[in-house]
Order: sequence, then C-alpha cells, then structure tokens
Amino acid sequence: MSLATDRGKLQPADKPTLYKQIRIDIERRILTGEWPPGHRIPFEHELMSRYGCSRMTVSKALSELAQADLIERRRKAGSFVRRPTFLSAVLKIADIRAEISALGRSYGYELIQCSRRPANATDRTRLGAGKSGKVIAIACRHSADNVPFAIEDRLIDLDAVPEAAAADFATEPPGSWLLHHVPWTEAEHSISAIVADEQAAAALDIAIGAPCLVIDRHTWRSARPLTAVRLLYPGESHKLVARFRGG
Amino acid sequence: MSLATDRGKLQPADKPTLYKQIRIDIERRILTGEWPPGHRIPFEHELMSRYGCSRMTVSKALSELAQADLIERRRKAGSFVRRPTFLSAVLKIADIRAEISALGRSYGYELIQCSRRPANATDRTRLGAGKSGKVIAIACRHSADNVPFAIEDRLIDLDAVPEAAAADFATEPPGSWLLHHVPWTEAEHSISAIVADEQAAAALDIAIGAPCLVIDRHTWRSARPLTAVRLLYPGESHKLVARFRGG
DNA sequence: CGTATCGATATGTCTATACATAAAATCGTA
DNA sequence: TACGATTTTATGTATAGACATATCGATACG
Repeated sequence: MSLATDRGKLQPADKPTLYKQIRIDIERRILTGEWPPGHRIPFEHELMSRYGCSRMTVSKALSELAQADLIERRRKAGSFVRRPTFLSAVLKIADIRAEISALGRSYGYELIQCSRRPANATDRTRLGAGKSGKVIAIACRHSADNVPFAIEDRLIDLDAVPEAAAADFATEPPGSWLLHHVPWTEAEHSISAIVADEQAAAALDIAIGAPCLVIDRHTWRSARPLTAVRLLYPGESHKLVARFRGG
Repeated sequence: MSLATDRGKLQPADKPTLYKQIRIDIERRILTGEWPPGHRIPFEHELMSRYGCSRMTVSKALSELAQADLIERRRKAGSFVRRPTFLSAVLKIADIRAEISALGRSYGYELIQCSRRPANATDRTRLGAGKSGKVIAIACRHSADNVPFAIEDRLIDLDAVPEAAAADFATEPPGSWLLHHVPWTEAEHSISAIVADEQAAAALDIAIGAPCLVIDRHTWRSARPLTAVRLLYPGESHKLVARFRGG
C-alpha cells in the first residue's frame, strides 16, 4: 500500500507556463504558512496586473487550486485559503501482486477455496445487498519470496459482476482481476487489529496470539455492491505516503 | 479517520453548467465501464460539435478530468481513459478530538508527560533530522465518553516549529494544535498491528496481549521534519471511505 | 533499408470580451 | 432603528480566435 498526493499533485517541475507559475506561487505561500488559513488571496484583477496577464489565465490557476481543495472561491467575496480540518492524503492501494512485485520480491499465489453458490443470509449481510442471486466465495493466500504475506477472504456478487464467472481465480488473484476488469465508483475500508486465531496462524505461519492487521474493503458501482474482501496481514508495517494538507 | 474522494469529487448535483455536464457525461461512461481503460475519448472538436460549444468549454471539462487522474491527455494523440493500476482513495484523518466529537461522544484529554529538551540520538533518528536542536516530547491519552480511545507519543522539532514553545499542551491536544497552526507539505504513515504490552494495556485499559492498531505518522514541510507521532488504538475498527478508482 | 525532414493535427496556453450570478454593501423608506 | 430594495463587485461560464508545441505519419534522401 502506498499513499501519494492528489490535490493537483506536486508538479514535477513542468515547464512553467504562466498559469502554472501563478498556481505554484500561491501554493508556496499557502504551504509555507505565509498565507495562513482564512487569508484572502489577491483578487483576480490584482493578480492580472501583478502577472500582466488576462483574467482567464489567473482564473485557471485559481480553479486548479480550488479543485485541489487548497483554496475556496466565493463570488463577490474573493478566494480564501482553506481552513484545514483534516489531514488529507491519497491512499494508493496496489493489488497485492503488484505490491509485492514492486518490492522486487517473488509473488506467490495459492487458491485455497473457490465456490459459486446462491447467496445465503450471511453473504447478503456481508455484501450489504438487499436481494442477491449468486456469489463467488474465494479464499486465497498471497506470499512474497515463499513467505506468507496475506490471506484473503472475498465475496463477489455475480449479478453485479457477471464477467467474474469467466475469470480463472486459480491462476489470477481476484484482486488483480477485479482491479483491471471492473470499474467502481465507491469503496469503503475499515482497518483494525486482531490477534491470530488457530486458523489464521496456520495460514500465515505465525504464532497463535500474534498481532494481525485487518483490512475490510467493500466496493460499489453506483450504490450497487460488487465485492467484499477481508485481508489479513501479519502485524508488520504497511507504508502509506501522503502529501499536502487538506480541507 | 475517514477516507473520501478527491479526483474532482463526486459532484453534489451542482447546477449543470455546460462544461460540468460534459465532465459528468464522460465520467459516467468511464465509471460504468462503457469507455474502458485505454479508450480514446472523442477529440475536442468532435465534442465541440456534439455539444455545440467552443473548444475552451470542452477543454475545461477535460482538464478537470485530467487533474482528477481519470483521463490522460496527449498532444496530437488525443485523450485516453487512464489504466488503473491502483485503487486510489483519499484518506481524511481528523485530529482525534474532532473525530470523537464528530461521533457525538464526549472528548477527554489527559497530558501524561511533556518535556522540552535537546534532541538526543534517538529523537534525531525518530524525526529523521540530521542535526537537531530542541524538541518537545509529549505523551498523552485521548478518551471518548471516559473510555480510553488512543494513546499518543509525539515528538515535535522545536527548531522547525518554534511556535510550539508557546502552545499549552496541557489543555490542547498537540495534534489539534498542529493541524490548525502548522502547514505541512508531506506526510508519511505506517500502519501496523501489535499486541499490548503491560504499559499500553494499562493506559488503554485493555488486557495485556490484546491487539492494538498502530499508526506512525511523520510530517514534513519542504523536506524538513516537523513532528513524529505514534498512535495506539485498541483493536476495534477505524473506518475509511474512498471513492472512484484511480491511476 | 534505415533515417532525416516536414507537414498535418490535436492538445496546451493565452487573450479580449461578454454576460450571468451570488453576495456584500449601500441606500431608502417605514 | 429595522428591514427591504438596489447597486456594486468579484467570481463563474462561455465565446472566437491566435499561436505554441508535441508527435504521428508520410515523404524524401542517403
């Protein structure tokens, strides 16, 4: 897992066109604290004359800053540095295969169990689906350099994702397959910690009672549940990187 | 903690100006999979005639989609739906006081220890600072409805954040104070799980050996370390919400 | 056959202008 | 003074046109 910025991104020294120059000038003043939250940014026509350009150019810079949530624009009042109420960071979650490969380690995948069945009450609750037809239930294990890395327990709604019926989860991890084949609009994650029970300990090759990081992820497309997954990692750390502060 | 989208955000049914209409039209096609990754979006002048508007209007819609990382624009070639290689989600981390208040629970704060001292070798390593002068070391406990919620162990670089010397951490949690007073440009998070040792168990009022979620956060401004903090939560879940898929 | 050049083309930036719209500020009147 | 109508103002959206620039593809050349 890795966290990186969004909010317009820290530009990679693009050749500074004028509007970009204006944008990073303002960004710099905000990020250094020279213009604190609540500060009114100079009016567009002030920036026009300061930079000797048209209002459209200034406006483009301000629009991007607004889209990035660094400033707030209010008609008649002006533009203001946003008051941060949250730390905001973009979480980039690679699928586990890509994550392990990116670390330069060899990826291993093992399908433990895969069944297609009509959804029972537990499945429906887990997916959050009202009525539900068939589901695919998958249990599998990911390993890095032949050491267990995570175990995965997943449910896929076959009505919402009929293409999944044709996928071969014996050879391709379901997370990778879904990431590359199924667009989604919303996801929700819950992070928690548990201690390994006998089964988890055996699958992860750790001691019973050892700490595990748990990630539960639910994914929807337009409010329709697609999949629910629980990932269990041995307690060691997963890194996230964030940039910028946010509103 | 709560995760929400960036990438332009799921618009709250803004009155649909033309460029926004174009934007959400394209967004819809991407998100439903009608235009899969790699698909070439109609050329700007095709969209111009389809919507009967000027190129600037079309371009504004595409620019926002590009800033949101949903598409990639290439000169001469056209604009293309981005190939998702990551799940992308915006992590919004409220400071703990705000987080607990938002849940409608009463917030309690208890300063356990606070000292100002020259940085020792351990402090420097932890902050990642080369040379370092003074630091503030803080240990404190947050509670919700009088139940321990998290314990915090923090180091603040006083040279980088001299204003911190004047803050009163006996009454205001350091996370809240920093969030509202100190702009930052980069942060890095590590999430892991441990089992409570005797000290943590006592502070959190849980059993020794019970699982704890650990978040280590380092924060910088322009590559200069500002603060390092370790938060220890009892194992129950922390929710995150993400939207859209990303590149 | 491989390479250099050049034209066509789609996006990238910018201008000058116009009108719309939301909201602050002012004024006028009850 | 209080309240409602009017004016002012800064942003929001949109246009038409201009030139810049990257790059694909074709043509010409060695």
